[in-house]
Amino acid sequence: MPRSRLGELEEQILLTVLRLGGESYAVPVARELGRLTAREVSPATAYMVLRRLEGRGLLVSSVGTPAPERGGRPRRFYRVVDEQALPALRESRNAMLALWDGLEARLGPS
Amino acid sequence: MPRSRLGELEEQILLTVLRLGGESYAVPVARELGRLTAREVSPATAYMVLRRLEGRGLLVSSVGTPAPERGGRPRRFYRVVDEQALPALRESRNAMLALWDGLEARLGPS
DNA sequence: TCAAGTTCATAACATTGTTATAGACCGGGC
DNA sequence: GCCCGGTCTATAACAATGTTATGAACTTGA
Repeated sequence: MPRSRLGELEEQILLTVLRLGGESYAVPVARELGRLTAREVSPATAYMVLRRLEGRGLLVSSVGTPAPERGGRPRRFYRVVDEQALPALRESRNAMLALWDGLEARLGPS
Repeated sequence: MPRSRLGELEEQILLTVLRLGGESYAVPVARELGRLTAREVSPATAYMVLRRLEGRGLLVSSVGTPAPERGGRPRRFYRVVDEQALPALRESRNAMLALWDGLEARLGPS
């Protein structure tokens, strides 16, 4: 049984889907996450997490147009379910802000 | 072999140790983390994470005074190793800020 | 219809997070 | 001294999350 809270990567991927909007499928999600965080994420990893988030109702997916202009297997697009995902994100963010509050200065520059 | 990055709870516990300073052992770390985040964390959980972080060199520990004024087994106190822990925290924080940047408004109030 | 490129999909595995349980240690009454 | 209850450490088993390896589905274009 999954937790109710979000894992670290789950949160990051959820935020990336929010950011990418209509272009959210495994490949660009992995790329954008890597770009923003300097963390290497393979498309397979992104795919797995997207799937699990959908299983919990935080995302829904739909397959792309059946006859796209390019080669390759049809894409599976994801979008966030606001009612489920936003409260979870809010909670993560609040916890984070509370934990960091007053400690930023101890990190030194950058 | 552990990852180089921090897990979610590892980051949170590291921040809590920073916050508590000299009074950081399993019991108050769990309590303070629970207080700040509304997340229930048992002393056993905090203890495990503290231990793993020490194993990676992000924390060091020492046992309390052998004859304290109170009952109970001697406490094991932890403190952060700046050279190891601060860069990891900085990286986590930067990733987080980058991922959230521009998205705060979409969460709605609170 | 075949080769090549793109993406999904599954399954096995590694790491992290959590709980259950027990035992070490200490002070205080008696 | 010896039990009692409380505090905290410690271990080990387990559950959830994160990651990689591998392969096959699907499409285009020659």
